[in-house]
Amino acid sequence: MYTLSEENYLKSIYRLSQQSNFKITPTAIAESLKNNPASVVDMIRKLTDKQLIEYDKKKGVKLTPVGLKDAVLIVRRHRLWEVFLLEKLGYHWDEIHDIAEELEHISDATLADRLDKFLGFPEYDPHGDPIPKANGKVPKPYSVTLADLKIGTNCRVAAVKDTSSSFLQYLQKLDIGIGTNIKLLEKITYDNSLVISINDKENTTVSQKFGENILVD
Amino acid sequence: MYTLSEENYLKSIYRLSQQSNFKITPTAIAESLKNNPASVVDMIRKLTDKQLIEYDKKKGVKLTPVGLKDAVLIVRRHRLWEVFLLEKLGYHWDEIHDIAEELEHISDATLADRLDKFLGFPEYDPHGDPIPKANGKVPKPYSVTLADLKIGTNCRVAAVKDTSSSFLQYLQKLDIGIGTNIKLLEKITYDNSLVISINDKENTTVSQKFGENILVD
DNA sequence: ATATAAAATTAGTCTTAACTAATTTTATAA
DNA sequence: TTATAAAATTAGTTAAGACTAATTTTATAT
Repeated sequence: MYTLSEENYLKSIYRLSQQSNFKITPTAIAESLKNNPASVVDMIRKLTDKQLIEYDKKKGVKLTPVGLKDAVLIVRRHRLWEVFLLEKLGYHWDEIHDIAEELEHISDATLADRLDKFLGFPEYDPHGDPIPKANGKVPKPYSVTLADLKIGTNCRVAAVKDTSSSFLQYLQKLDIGIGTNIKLLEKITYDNSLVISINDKENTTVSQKFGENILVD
Repeated sequence: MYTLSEENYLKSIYRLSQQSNFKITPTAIAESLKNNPASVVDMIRKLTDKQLIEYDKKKGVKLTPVGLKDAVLIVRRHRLWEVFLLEKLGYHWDEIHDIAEELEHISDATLADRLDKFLGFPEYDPHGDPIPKANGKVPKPYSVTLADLKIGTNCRVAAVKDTSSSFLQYLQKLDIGIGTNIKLLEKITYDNSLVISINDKENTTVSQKFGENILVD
């Protein structure tokens, strides 16, 4: 149906549209795919011809209903495979993204739905991101970060915003994963550092940036 | 490591070398990949440069030790994914080949071994073909066909030689799968047709060609 | 042994999706 | 408002891997 490149562009445009309300420019897409902007301009033309996106210099790139539907299905496949890799094959949090990046392009019509069933219809992937349903509906993403909480609040780690391996490895070191219990004990006024207690253990201090990348429940 | 095309050529050459002792010619490879012989000549040059194969006009194409090792690993991945698709996702016999054809190219270093473990280290795939071990050793393939048996012999279906979907669908219709019990009752002298009893049920007559494509245990 | 058919090879083309370099358009700041 | 910087675009190139058409080599049959 789609080439590998086309799918990667659709997914990238979808992700950019979810991440913020900024207009989606060729440069932004180029950065997210680590491509040259000139290449992006070519692909914008191709995807526009195929009626998967619309491009207006003023408004930037937008997915059409068809493009959106298919982008969502690619993301669905990606996130389902992440669950599989972690839960069934025993990979760690920071290893699964790149493999899912390949698996998401397997094109069989019923594969995603069968995998979904096999995994027990999970709602969120191991990074806490919502897994779109077969009908295209997307469960509500988490939005409150650790840094948003009031002093003294207890919470459960639900997701992470940053999925870089340096961040994920840091989390591993701190023994923080999805479901970990965290209590916010103090905010340092000077630089907004956060003093937290992880699973009721000894106190740890983390940066504001860190706190803003942890989504909680 | 390898491109998709390179992997497909390696696998195709390996399969041809297993299927018979005929010399492996550009034309044979072209047929097996449904490619043009001219394209095959190009790729033979490329794989020769990379020291994955050797090509001698007299002797045909041969895998080098390195080429063989990697071809076997690709086949290993293919067959493991076939087991997964059938056993875990509930696909039918005739649906899994094409999907495994895509999955086999996923390149993570530990994926095959983890999948192998997850599946319980199966020795044969759903078509009865041996699944190469992580060290490259290949379990002994089945070699006796239904047509080789003496009248009155009981056997168990272990594998199929023909994996075309028309054959697999015919098997499905006859209710024959891996493990099915078959008793050879009679050989029709006229055209070598075989009269068999499937799982001790009513008698069925099948062609010689059919019998030669069923491997038994 | 030689004509003919089949197989292998070469030469050149095409498509996809990247790239660089040059140019044009748009945005920003003095 | 105009100079400058940034972004977008165009034009042309490249690499992989397929193709066709033409040619050469090898095999087969009379």
